[in-house]
Amino acid sequence: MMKRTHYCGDLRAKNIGESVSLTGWVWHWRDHGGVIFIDIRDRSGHSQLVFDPQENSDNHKQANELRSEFCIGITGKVRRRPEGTENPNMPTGEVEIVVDHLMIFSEAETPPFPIDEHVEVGEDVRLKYRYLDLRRPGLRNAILFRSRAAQLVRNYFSNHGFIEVETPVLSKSTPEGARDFLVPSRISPGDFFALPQSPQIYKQLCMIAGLDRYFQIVKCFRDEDQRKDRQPEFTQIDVEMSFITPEDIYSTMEGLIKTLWKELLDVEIEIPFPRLPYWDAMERYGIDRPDARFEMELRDIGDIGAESDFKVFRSIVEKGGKISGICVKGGAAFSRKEIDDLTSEAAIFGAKGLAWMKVTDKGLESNIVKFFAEGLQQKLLERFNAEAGDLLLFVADEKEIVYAALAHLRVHIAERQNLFDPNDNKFLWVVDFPMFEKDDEGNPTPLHHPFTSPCTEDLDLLESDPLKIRSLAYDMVLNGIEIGGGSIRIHRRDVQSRVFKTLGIDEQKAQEKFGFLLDAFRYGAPPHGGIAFGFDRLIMLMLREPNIREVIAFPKNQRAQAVLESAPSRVDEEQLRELGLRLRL
RNA sequence: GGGGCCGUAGUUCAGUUUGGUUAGAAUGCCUGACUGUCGAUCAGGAGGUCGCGAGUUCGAGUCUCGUCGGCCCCGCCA
Repeated sequence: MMKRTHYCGDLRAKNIGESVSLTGWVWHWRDHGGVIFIDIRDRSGHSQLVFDPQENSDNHKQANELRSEFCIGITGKVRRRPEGTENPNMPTGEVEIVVDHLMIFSEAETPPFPIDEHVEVGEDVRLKYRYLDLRRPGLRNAILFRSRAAQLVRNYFSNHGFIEVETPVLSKSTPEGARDFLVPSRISPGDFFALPQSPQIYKQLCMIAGLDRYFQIVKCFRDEDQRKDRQPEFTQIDVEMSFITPEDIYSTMEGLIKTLWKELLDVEIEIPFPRLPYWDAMERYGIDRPDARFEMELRDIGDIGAESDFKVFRSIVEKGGKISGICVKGGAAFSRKEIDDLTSEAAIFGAKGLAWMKVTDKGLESNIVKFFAEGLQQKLLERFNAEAGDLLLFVADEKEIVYAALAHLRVHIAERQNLFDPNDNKFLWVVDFPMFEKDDEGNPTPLHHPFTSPCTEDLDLLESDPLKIRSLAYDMVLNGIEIGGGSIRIHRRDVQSRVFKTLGIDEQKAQEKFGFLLDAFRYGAPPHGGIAFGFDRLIMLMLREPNIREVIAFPKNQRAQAVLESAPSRVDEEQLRELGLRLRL
């Protein structure tokens, strides 16, 4: 076996005169009839090989046979490139290797797409030939970056007294939350493991076990539909600590973020991050993960709408709905079609209409202005600090629709108007989440998860008015994307039982599903809490990649399929029989 | 479950609005030339089930319906 002495991207002027061996793949080759140049590439980069017929005609002949992506090894001498032929665009551009021995490990068929940056290739093809896509510098660098990030995470937590614990992948299906991936048991026919949606209960058990500080970089599984930042299996940085308050979580995780950005991107992140109560976030941004890189905040105008003669607004207010709006600076220049497009955007989130008023030198103008008395018009202008040239946009509907539609419009318009620097990093914590929200039947369902601790002072509302309770939950948000979330957990059996009861999980079901956790609470559970970060998402944001698949070596496609190996797939009848399963399709 | 955009050479795309001769370009691939290139250059060549199926028509890449596939979004994702 020919062993390398250097990686292809590592040779520099200081290596001149050395005899070296390189292994890698044929990248570009340039045949000048006489001299042949070949770029040899590995994961570190590439170097230029020179085959000169006058120096070694056998080699030169052999080099003629080389084609794209042949896997080769060479030995040769590093020399300085002739004056004027240096390539300042590549790190190894000062030197070249005069080859005196060439070995072809494997020939290669012409790849289905060029192993090059400047060619956009359809993602289905890239996924099918992922091993070739990983040879391309873009994806390769993302994977190397991800590896360095994981290393930094491990170092950071190890240095802060955390221990890494591996938790089971074959686990128990639990109600609530996302759909589980199920794994049938051969030894217990008819029974199923579930793959963990997160190691939530295990890490709490680690705290009860007295491990005090736990972390893990761990795969989690959720059988839900895909998005550009969602995969059926994804990686979390999972953290749990005992005897702490939320402040300990905030400072620990801010420290991690600061370290990652500094070490990997050489960017200084200001800490601590601002904190934003949940209802402030909803009122000002319409969403619990605001993009704070720009203003254009929402303003409630329910009071003004109620006083107006605009029937739509009045009836919404009477029905207990909400009216809010945003002020688009310079938006008065929007054409009728542009406003129609915005209406369509709002409709995606259920808004049945989009009311608008243009602000001109002469005051407000639109087909609905006439329904607003002079005084009300003045109030509107003041509420939005509007000035001539602006555009006011209003949505009146159920609260959830108003928030969702305006939150979307706000970001949509800001992107169109280039209102923010895409390279900006606006971190913040969203805090004071409600403990519960209403589900479709109007029953309380956890906003976070059922182990989240209520605010101590709200505890008495658990039975009387659960929807009013705030929880000790927190999310970290970057540029409008949630990158992590967690909470202080319930550590008392009686409180946990009361929460289950509020959720409509009776004693028997609670015992069946979470009995092992409730039992553990009997034996001296420490106060504890934690957080989990989406690792893939974090890397995606750090690298400014447009989707999560660009930072995962072997991702699933939009339909949650592994294109490369064609999974999921049918299995043998024999395998099913052994598991006591029969297909019913 | 629903909505949007897309599907043409190995790859990336044009052509579809307004149906009309043999479906083009770039790049890659093959052959040849070339001793300093680095996304080499020059000359020549091969390469197509216009996703698939049905329909309208004298005639369909282009129009209609269906279907399959890709991405994005809503729902969903404690």
